Amino acid sequence: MLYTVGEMAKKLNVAPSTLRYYDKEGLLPFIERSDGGMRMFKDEDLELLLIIDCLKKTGMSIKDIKTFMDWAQQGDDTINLRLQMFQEQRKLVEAQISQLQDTLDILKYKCWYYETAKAVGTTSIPRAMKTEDLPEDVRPYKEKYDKMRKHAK
Amino acid sequence: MLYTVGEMAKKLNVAPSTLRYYDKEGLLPFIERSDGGMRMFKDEDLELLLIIDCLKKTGMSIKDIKTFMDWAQQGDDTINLRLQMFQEQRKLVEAQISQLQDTLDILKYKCWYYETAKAVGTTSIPRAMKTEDLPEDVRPYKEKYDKMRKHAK
DNA sequence: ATACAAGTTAAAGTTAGCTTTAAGTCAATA
DNA sequence: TATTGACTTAAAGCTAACTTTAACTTGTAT
Repeated sequence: MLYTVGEMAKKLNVAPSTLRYYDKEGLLPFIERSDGGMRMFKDEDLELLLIIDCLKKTGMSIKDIKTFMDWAQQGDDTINLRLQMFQEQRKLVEAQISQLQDTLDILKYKCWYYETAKAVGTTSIPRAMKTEDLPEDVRPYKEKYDKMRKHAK
Repeated sequence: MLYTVGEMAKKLNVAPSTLRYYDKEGLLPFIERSDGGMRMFKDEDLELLLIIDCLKKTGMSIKDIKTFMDWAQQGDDTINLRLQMFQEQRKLVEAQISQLQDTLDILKYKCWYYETAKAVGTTSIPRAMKTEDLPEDVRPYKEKYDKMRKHAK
């Protein structure tokens, strides 16, 4: 089964111009062309397009994704390079998650802060509250918040 | 205690030009100026700058952060608006984390895939392996990967 | 055979979030 | 008081990742 750029774009939920852009940047060394010059995507190409999508979600640049696609094209000689790239990217994503979790805790504190402010009509009440007087469940968030401020001092 | 733009920038580990840019964009309605026109950051301003940093880490745009800073400047009348903004942002960050966790699982599968390929010298072995023949701990990652591919069909 | 939607390219445009530049001012130290 | 490093502004420049435009071609449906 073969697909045009528009059909494949629909499958991936991206604009056709995006796939053309990726191709221009060398991310799609595997696509073939019809006699008339039109891109012909194969079923198996979907696999690699999904890997591109996955790497993009990790924040990898187009340029680095191209490097990977070139390696994949070269075959088994580049297995170790590809392994290293995935291991590195995995570490990066783990760090991103950890960073977001910290941020989330600050947001949780701020939600409590404004909920309390809303209940009493002023931010001065939650602002003045000491860590030991906070509800048990928000205390760790407040501690993280304090840590962040202390760090910037 | 008062700080110049350079001193405050150092505390926050950003370039002075970044703070000037934020000021120009209206993110810092609280900073005062010396007679000579120089920005004078107060100790309490650090708090708000850290909030800007936090909101940035959630992916919030400069424009939306400005909206929040304006609300904060207006005082207690905007408590509910600010609460809603933090609640929404919290949901967004939770979704981001969940998305990254899915991506991480794919990466974990790929790490196993290339480790196995490395051991045997070819990707054809891990590629051909059926889900039920995988090590128990990678099976869920493979299942997620299959799901993703099925979804794009 | 013809119409026409969807494909092709190169090149220009867009957006966000800064950074750099240029020309000039402020303020702390010798 | 003179120097000097850090400040000020407006405006231009930068980068990534696309998107849009314009002029043209392909391939399918009638």
